[in-house]
Amino acid sequence: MPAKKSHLPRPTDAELSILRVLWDRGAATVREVHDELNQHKAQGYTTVLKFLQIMTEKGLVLRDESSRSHIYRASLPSGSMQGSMVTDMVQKLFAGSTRALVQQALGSGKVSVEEIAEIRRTLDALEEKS
Amino acid sequence: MPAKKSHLPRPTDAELSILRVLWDRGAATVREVHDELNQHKAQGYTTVLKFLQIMTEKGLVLRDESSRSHIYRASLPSGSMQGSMVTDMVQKLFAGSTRALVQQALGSGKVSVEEIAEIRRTLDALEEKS
DNA sequence: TAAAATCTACGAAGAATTTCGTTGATTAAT
DNA sequence: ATTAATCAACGAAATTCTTCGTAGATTTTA
Repeated sequence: MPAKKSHLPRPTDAELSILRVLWDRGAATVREVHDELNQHKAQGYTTVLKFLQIMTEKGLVLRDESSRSHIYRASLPSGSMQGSMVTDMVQKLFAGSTRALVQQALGSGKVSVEEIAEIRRTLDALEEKS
Repeated sequence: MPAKKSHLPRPTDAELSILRVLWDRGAATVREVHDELNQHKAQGYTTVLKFLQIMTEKGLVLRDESSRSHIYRASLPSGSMQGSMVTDMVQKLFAGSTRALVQQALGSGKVSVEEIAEIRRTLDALEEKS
């Protein structure tokens, strides 16, 4: 049965670690994802396989079954997923205020002087569109 | 047994909706939290009670049992929780780049001109400290 | 070609999440 | 002083998350 496309669920942490590999490589087999993940954390091959199968059902990844080793890729580009997860957090934790999240982030994370300049340019561009 | 204080777990969405009420009111009984939540979503009284009990075990809330109706309050101020959850998201979804999260947020949420000005002042202050 | 390796599918176990009913105690209302 | 309302505790069911073992098919190696 084809996965429902209407609304992708928010990925769990474990699913996110798999998506990161797929976003990084564009596409990968279970073996490749497994090997990559195991550089940081021991995880069984079939565990990763099972996750990819579940994520296929959820619509989080797409599977190419044309070769024996199925090839997976994220169904959304990383930017789209980041956007929807950030929006979700803004709603649930910052009462809808993007500004509040941005200021919290700036206050709790490290940002270099160069990065501050980049953010300023983003603000400039935003203001332009008004 | 007293809750472990070393490391609070990330609250689930359901737990977060309860924490929002507690942050808003400072402290509240189960009844008060329940009534507040039910303005938006039907939820049984004992469901809310159970959550508060579980959250007490996890250390997410503190319970004052001196009166018959126990009084709960969040164990962390909202800002601290926002900070740790934002940091967590930066790590897991933005490869550690606070700048990337900030720019994603600015791009996907609505920010008024006044808010842009506020963010600029925050950037000014950040730069000051360098 | 026989044995070893690799792959997907399936099932299942254990933990965590979410929800609520029941019970027994305490307090308020009649 | 009964009766009704309220409260915390407990248990448990339904769902989801996380992990892996086994089975059966296919491919590679010896």
